[in-house]
This record gives sequence, structure tokens and C-alpha cells, in this order.
Amino acid sequence: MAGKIDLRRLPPLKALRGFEAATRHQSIRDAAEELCLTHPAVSHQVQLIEEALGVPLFVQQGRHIVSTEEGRVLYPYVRSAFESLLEGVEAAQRNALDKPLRVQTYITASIRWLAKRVPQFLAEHPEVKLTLSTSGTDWEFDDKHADVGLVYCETPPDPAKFHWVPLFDYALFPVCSPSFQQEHGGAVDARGLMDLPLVAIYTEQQNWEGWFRSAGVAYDPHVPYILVDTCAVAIEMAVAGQGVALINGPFVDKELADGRLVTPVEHREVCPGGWGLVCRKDLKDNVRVRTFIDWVAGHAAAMG
Amino acid sequence: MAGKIDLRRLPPLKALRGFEAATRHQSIRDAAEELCLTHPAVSHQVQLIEEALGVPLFVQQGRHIVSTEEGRVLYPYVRSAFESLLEGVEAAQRNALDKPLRVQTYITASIRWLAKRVPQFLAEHPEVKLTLSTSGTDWEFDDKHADVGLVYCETPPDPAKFHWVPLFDYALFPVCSPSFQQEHGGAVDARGLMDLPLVAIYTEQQNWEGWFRSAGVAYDPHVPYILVDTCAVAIEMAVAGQGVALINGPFVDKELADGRLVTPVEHREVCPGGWGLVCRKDLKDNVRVRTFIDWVAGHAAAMG
DNA sequence: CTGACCGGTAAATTTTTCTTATCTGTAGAT
DNA sequence: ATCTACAGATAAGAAAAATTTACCGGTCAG
Repeated sequence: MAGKIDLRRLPPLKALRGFEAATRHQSIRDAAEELCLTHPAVSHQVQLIEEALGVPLFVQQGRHIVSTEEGRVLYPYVRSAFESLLEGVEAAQRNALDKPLRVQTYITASIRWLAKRVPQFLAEHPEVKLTLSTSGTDWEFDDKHADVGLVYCETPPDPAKFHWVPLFDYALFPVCSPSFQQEHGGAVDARGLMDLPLVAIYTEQQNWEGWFRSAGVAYDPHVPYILVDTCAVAIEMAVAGQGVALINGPFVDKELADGRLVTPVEHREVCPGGWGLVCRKDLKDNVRVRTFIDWVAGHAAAMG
Repeated sequence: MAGKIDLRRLPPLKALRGFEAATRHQSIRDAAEELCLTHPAVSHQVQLIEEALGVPLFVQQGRHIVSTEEGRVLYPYVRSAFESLLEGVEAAQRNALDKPLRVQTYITASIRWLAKRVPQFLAEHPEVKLTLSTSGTDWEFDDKHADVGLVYCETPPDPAKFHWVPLFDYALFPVCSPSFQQEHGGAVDARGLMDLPLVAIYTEQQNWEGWFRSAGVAYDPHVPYILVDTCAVAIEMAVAGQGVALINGPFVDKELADGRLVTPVEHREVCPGGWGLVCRKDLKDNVRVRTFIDWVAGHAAAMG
């Protein structure tokens, strides 16, 4: 980190691009076109540098311009400065890319949605490494230990600090195995469901209550619950024919499609908020973060 | 002059100075001070680059900032880009300096004022070479063949095309040698002067007429003239005691000071315009031109 | 000689940059 | 603990810069 420097005598940096292009084309208009500017803009940029250096860089010859000797002397230095900058940008971005992206998820979202798709992501983006940290207990996105979170939020997080990309809405619906359904007398209504063994999650026992209420059924606090600790386990219980689980999101799409699970009652309780990706606002343009978010959001939109 | 390039992905060049200084100081405020800016300006510049690269370059640690790994990776590239630019500027300026500066003068101004001072200028500015082109006939500054002119103008040249630095005003006064004065009866008035042999310049015979008029003396067109072709010769004639010459500017200061010339009549005819330096407007900031103009103007002010 | 082409210039507008004022969080002192 | 001084971030407005639009003048090819 070398010391002292005399940055004062640097030429107007922005205008250097005009000089570079004008020198390369030996034409103001062509340079302007390349830079998506009008020709007076480039003309002005060149004049700025000529003034700053106190040296003419072009002379008009007929209706064209031609670099002066000084212009030709200066050009390679400018060129190599630009190349150095481009190299630097690439090096910094490569460096950033080399670090694994830390992704925080809830255990259910991880097991039943993200984990399945991660291999494809890694195959499509071999330059990005991932670290998944799944937790069944932490509901809050922890920006100290993760770059991106796939989380559920009732209300979108503070937009002043966080970038939020919604993925799926949050609607609760009951599922059970087809054999379980037959054993308990085929089709039932919401009221009938209350007599069956219901699988609930420790931390979200109130979900059933809300669902019954939204289905227009008076809630009986003495409903026979089977308590498990995560939604992923509740799903396994339902598949195994142990009871009716209350699910949200796209986490049982596959089981519903291939018939391992059915919805004994069609009613869905639409809840506020939804699942989405979250990251610190200042990271939203980070190459790794952007790559990951765009990819996941694309797949969520495509496959629900 | 290598071809193609992808300038699009260059970072915002102007903001790079902020990044450079902030990295070097590891402090936004110190960087701002060095760049003569306020700290929000530098803060913003850094953010601009971080956004452009999609990579954080600093993290806040306590109440200070510290470069991230990416910032440390990027820095040397930026640094070397700046150094390349500074080298380029120097190389171009050195190149420009190597060419001789073409100075156009009238013969009198050259012989009696400029030529004497040129050696000192060359000694003080060994990097600047001069080509003097003196002419007794060309009155118009010829910007095709000269970079700077030391010329007389009745009215300042068009400021849209030329840069003009006035040096001395133009006031006509008569001079002769002391012996000549004594031979012709000592002190005289303007009227008496008309009877003496007057030295006039071919191309400016009307000068005497104007001088007499401004002195309040009726002009007699039959005054005995000795005609010479340049003012420099007229001066020599006067020194040699051949007659009275009509002089302007500082061109006989030395002879008046050491007594080789005297002013037989004190009246001076102040004429419009004056002597000055002229150059094309677009050259006024050229290093060689500026050096020369500043030096000459300084000496003209100091020594009249 | 005419018309298309090229670059320069001026004025106005848009964009960028910078400053002023305020806020948040940290570290050191009381 | 609480207060103060300090370092940065942020927002809004002001200042400065870059850019565009419209136009001019010179040059060259037909």
C-alpha cells in the first residue's frame, strides 16, 4: 500500500474514455457511436484532456482528425491503465466469487425444496460455492452468518436494510396418505377432520386453530394432536399414514402429484406474508448473491 | 493501436480516486481531506464502485473502515492504472516540450528587447527550445507558422480565436543623441523640432504627422525626412547623431538610461493599442506557450 | 458547384457530483 | 453507567459537470 501520491495532476478520468475511443477510431463520430454518446460530447471530452495536459492531442486534417505525436505517445498509457482496471475488477470479482455463499434456510424448505435443486444450481454455476445452514429453530434471518436467507416472513422485512424477493405465498392446507383417508371413511369435511389424528408442529400449534376457523368450523381445543418438531417430520408422518398434517408452500407438490399424499379437504387458509429470499441491501448486487437469487427466483416462478 | 475493447465494464472512473485514497488511509475522512472533498462525497464514491462491481470493498469495524479482501485485491490494479496515466501525461508533455516553440516578432522588438532576454529564458527553462522568426514586413500574427507572437496591435485580436497578453502601451516620443542636440542649439520645443533632420520609417511616415498634431503643432508636409526601413535602423541613426527618431515602447530604455540618447522634447503621443503577446486560444494552456508567456510578461512588467 | 460528411461551437438540459444537515453506532472518559 | 467526541452512513438540496440539441463552417466527391 505505497504511500504519498500526487493525484492532482491526473487528467479528467471520465473524459479519458472519449480520448481512447477517438484515438482508436481516428474519428470523433465513430468514437461517439461506440460510447453511445453524441459527437459534441466526445469532442468536449477530448478538449478537456487537451486543456488539462496543455498539449494538443488531435489536429484536423481535411475533414478528419489525426492524432498528434503527443496523442500517439499518450494512447498506450491510457490503454494500459484501462486494462489494468479491467483486470482489477475481474480479480476482485473472482475473489468474491471464490468464497462460498452462505445460505440460511428452515429445515423444511431446505430438505423438501432447496436441497433438491442445489445440485442443478451448482452444475449451472460451477464458479459459485454454497454453504447451506439449515435450522429448525431460528426464524429470524441472521445477516451476520448468512448472505442469503430462504425464509418465511409475515410482513416483508425492513426495506431500508434488506432486499426481499417473494417466492411463494403461504397457504395452509391439510394432507394425508390415500390409505389413511380410506381407513377413516373416505371424503370428509372440515368438521369431520377434527375427529382424526392431526399432526401439529410444536412451535405452530396455533396453525390448526386458524385453519379450522378460516374453514368456518368452531375450534375444539381438545383435538387429538400428534406433536412433532418440524414440518418435514409432519410430512413424513402423513406419508406414513399416521395422521393429517397441515402444510404450506410447495413442499409436498411431488407427493401430491404422484399420489403418495392427498388433500382430504380442499380448503386452503391463505395467510399473510409468504416465503421469499432475503439479503442485506448492500449485498443485493453482489455477483454471487445476485446469481443465486435470480436462479432460485426463476425456478420458484417456473415450478411453483 | 489495438482493436476492440469492452469499456462498458469499467468502473466509474472518477470515483476511483476516492477508493484509492480511502484504501490508502483506511479512513473516509482522511481520504476526503486529501482530495479536498467532504466525507459524504468520498463515502458515496466508494459505494458507487461497490455497486458497480457488486463486491463490498470496505467493512465497518468499530468506528473505522477496513478494506475487505476484495478491496485489497483491487487496490494495486487501480494504483498501477493511475501510475500509468501519470506516466502517460508526463511522456506527452515531455514530448510537447521537446519541440521548439516558434516565436514571431517584429525585427525591432526582437533586436532591441526580446533577443537580449532570450538567453536568460533559455537558461531558466532549459527544457524549452525556441525558434525566433523576425520580420520587418509581416504585421499580422501568422498562427500557421508561429506558436506565439510578440506584436503590436491597435485593437486586441479577436478573443474568440486568440489569447492576448498586453505588455507595453504604444506612446511615440522623439529621441536623438546628446551631441546632436547640442549641435542644433540645445533644448527646443515641438515647433523647433520640425526644422531638424527627422528620421522616419517608410511604412510609418504618418507617425511624425500624428505626433506633431498631438503636440499642438501645425504639421508641415515638407519637413526634411530621412527614410529608413525599420525602427531598429532609426534608433541607430539617432544614436549616431544623424537626426531625431520617433520611437515607441521600451526599445531605447537602455540608451536613455546610459545617456547615449536624450529626448529633445518631452511630449509623448499616446496611441491606441499596444505591444503584447498573442497565441491561438487553444494553445494558451500549452506548457511551452504558457511558460514562455508567463516569463515574458513577468519581465515586461518588471523592467518596462 | 452542390450536397453529404465531419468536426467545432453555443445554449440549454439533464445528470452527476458535492455539500449541508442530521442520524447511528462506537470507544474512551468521567 | 452515562456522557462526549469521533467515524461513517444517509437524505435532500445545491452546485458543477456532462450531455444533447441545434447550428455553423470547412472539405471533398460527384
